[in-house]
Amino acid sequence: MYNFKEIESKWQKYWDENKTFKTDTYDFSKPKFYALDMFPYPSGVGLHAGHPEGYTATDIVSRMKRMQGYNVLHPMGFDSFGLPAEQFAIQTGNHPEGFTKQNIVTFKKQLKMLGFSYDWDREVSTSDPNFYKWTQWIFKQLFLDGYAKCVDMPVNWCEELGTVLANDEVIDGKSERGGYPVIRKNMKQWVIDIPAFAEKLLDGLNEIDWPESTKEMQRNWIGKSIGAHVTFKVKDTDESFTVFTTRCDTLFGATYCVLSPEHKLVDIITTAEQKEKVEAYKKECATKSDLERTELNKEKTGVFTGAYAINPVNNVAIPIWISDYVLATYGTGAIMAVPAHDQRDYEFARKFGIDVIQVLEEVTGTPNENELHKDSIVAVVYDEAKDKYLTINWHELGGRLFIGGTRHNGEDAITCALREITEETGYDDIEFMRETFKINHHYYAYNKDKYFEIESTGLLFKLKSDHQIEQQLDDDEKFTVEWVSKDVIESEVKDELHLKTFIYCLEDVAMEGDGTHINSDFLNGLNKEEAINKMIDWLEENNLGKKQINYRLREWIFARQRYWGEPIPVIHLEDGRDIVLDDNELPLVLPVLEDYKGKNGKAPLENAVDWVNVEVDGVKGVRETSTMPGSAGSSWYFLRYIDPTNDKEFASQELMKHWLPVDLYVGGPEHAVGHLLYSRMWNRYLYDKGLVPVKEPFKKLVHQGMILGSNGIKMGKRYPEYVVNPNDVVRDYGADTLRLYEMFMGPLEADKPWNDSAAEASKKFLDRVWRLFVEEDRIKDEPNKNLEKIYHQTVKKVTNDYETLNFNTAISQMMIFINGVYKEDVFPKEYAMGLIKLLNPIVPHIAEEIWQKVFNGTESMAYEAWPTYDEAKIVDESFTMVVQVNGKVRGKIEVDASASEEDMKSLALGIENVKNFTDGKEIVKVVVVPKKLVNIVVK
RNA sequence: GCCUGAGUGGCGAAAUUGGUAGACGCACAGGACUUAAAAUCCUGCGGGAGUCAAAUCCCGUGCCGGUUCAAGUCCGGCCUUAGGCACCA
Repeated sequence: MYNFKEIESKWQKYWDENKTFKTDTYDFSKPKFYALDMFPYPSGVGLHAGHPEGYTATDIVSRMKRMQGYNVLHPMGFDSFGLPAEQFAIQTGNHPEGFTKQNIVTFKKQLKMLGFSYDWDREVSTSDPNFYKWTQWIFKQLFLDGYAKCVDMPVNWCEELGTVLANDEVIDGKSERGGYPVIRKNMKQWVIDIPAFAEKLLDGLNEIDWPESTKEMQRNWIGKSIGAHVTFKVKDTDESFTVFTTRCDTLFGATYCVLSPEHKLVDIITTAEQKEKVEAYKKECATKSDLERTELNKEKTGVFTGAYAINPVNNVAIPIWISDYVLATYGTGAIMAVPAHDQRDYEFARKFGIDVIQVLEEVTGTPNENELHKDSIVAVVYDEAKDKYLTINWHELGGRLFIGGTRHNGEDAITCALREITEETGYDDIEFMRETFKINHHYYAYNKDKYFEIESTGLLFKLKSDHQIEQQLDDDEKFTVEWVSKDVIESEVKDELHLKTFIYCLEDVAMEGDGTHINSDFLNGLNKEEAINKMIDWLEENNLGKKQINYRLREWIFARQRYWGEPIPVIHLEDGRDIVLDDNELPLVLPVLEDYKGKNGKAPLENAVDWVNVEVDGVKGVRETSTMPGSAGSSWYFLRYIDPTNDKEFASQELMKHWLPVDLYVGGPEHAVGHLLYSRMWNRYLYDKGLVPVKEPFKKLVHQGMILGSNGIKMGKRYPEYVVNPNDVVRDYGADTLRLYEMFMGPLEADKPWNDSAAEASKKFLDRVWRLFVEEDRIKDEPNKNLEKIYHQTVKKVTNDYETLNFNTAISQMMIFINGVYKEDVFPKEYAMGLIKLLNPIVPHIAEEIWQKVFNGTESMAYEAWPTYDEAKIVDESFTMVVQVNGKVRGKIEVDASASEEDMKSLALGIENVKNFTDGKEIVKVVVVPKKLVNIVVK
């Protein structure tokens, strides 16, 4: 049994005192490797079981890279601005700084207890003025370049927290922290124009090695869509407004327009009669929280303004409504509504009785040349009493269909349908319900040997009574009339036209998607893509609109009405100017307050009267009292690690050129659209200014999975009995065991449940390692051929697996090797030294101790050369040949590696059990896979 | 509803370009050592048939179908589950 307590504290002290992991960033003689962890928020409760997982992963790679001769940068720091420290300040009246520093001490102690090979001389802390001086400096550049600005805009306001929130901090209409309701409110706000970087951020995703899911999330969050801006004049006024649409091809089908309730034009164009209703609706929307807005999205609401817009393509006057289904913050805050081809518009139009004009026909069947045109109908007749539909069954001639027919010249669709129903089925007491969309159907008629292209109108009827007259049938019409249920229709009606018609009759939905244009003047006959292009050309020629790309990504709200964050270095002067501080006035340090609580929703910094009121060149002014959000410091901290004490610039250009990008970044997936997007934007901005050498800061990103409780559920307050505290594990089994176990649990990216006995087994494995090296007597300075192959295999597999972060399989390979060693009397010293080096990255304390004790090491093994393997020693002299008959394994035989395909074949055919399956059968084919298998195909 | 992953023994999981499914570990069972227990070491361990024991055979990677000499792996359709987005025009 090894004394992990003694060993671990001994080596932690050694590494600390000798600064074993100090990085000389100016040593450019070796290749560099930058391994980064997402730095923690130093909460009062300390590390949880999830922290060591990601940190161990980067630590393993860092330790291996050092041994492979890389100059490794592996830093750690603290994301130390934030809410808990502020709440502590409010409750105790103390400055949060002390509280934060105390937490950092605790965290650091815990991190050191786990034996991570950080260069602690580069530690950064976002709440340290020496750090946030540069956060403010970068903000200043953004301000001067017009990317950071103070604007009046609708924001996510959280009353309980007394602050605004960024979009990624609002989840399901509630605040991410605390789950308090969030409402929409117009406020003057600091924002960063991240949409200006949308295209660059989108492009950059193509060149980085990140999880596909995270890239996809960022793409969705940016939400690029290509469409057009179209300008509508307001009838009988000089006003006009612009809408954004991705479907300008459907402009002929626009039957109304909708402005968001917050739209500037609403008050101007609303008529006197409608004023009262519009005002009431606007008020209702303003007080609705985001949650209510989304929850109530089933039923559309809205009010008519009384005004009309002129559709620019046909000069038709269409009503202008307001509704909260149009968002003020997306596009232009106004839309043209095409109810026939947009589900939301359709619901709205149906509810308020607005016209629906079809301008696209869905296409079914396959178009052909030389088609004949017909107008026709498909009629669905519903018998409510029996819940059945009227069909005619053509049996083998054409299967089950509804009633169909051709419109005689001049006949309208309803008349035609009623005639056909009576002729074919005899029913004559039928009520018309609804006409659905026309469908463009292409088919071949066998009886006439001709191709047809038809415009089919779908109609829904209701059976009023069973009254029937005699059918009037031609001689060749051999079918039966049958009433069937919905299920039968879905399984038996195969005809695309009839099935589609049925769906439109049954489900009252818009016709979305592609099709052939109708009722659309110069677009008639074109498909969606052709029509969009033609319409954009037309709009641009006539100066009525233009092609436009739009992004879902909104401005990043960059201010919080809180105390514990970076002060925004801006002064609002009496004369209306906003000025930013000179470089020599940075950092603008947070003043110490007596009262940390803001009054009446105002920022706490308002309480620092002496600090707030300033005079610049004789002009009075006030300082900005909002502070930056938590994501400010974390948007660039990885740059500061490279040069943490530089007081001339945020980091030296020369050093950044050498050290960027980050080679490996490990952290949780929860930052996918927050930190990981913001930091890419800051980096990209600095790159564009020539202040950072790389477009993308993080070359490779990996998300560690969650460590679940042994009940398979996320650890937390809900099931406190299942929470595993890493401190306890370190106390009972040691840091090496914790590191080893968390790496052995399963793939790094997967969520994995904790298992106490498996954790204990990791300790037993280390005991076994200790016995092998220290207590047993197998290590001898002599060779052992029996272990040669497995040793070289192990070095190869472990090295590759560390590189690709497959730690679980690396560990299992080392277990296999050690199991093999225990079967031998001689464990060659060379292999023993190799093995302890392979183990060192995962379990560095025990490895260092063994290295020193067994191999007379005088220094740390952190920079010992990584073991190498010889591919020639791995090659087998023989292999197990698998013999299959018709793909099933029927025999295995040991075969010399030099065997030819012919040899393999004849050996395979000679196996007794194989003969049992081949005798008396014809051998059709023999597949030989060299050095692997033979498959004999028999009939 | 949409997007992205994931579904393999009692459990955590392995499985190059399609080529022996279940490596390694946990749990469990049996044995050795011990007065006994712990620790350690050895053996077995997907289900079923078969046998004194074997050999051997059948079934088996969420479900249904397909491609292939050969499918956990590729293709089509579905189900379940986790995460994300959700009136984005």
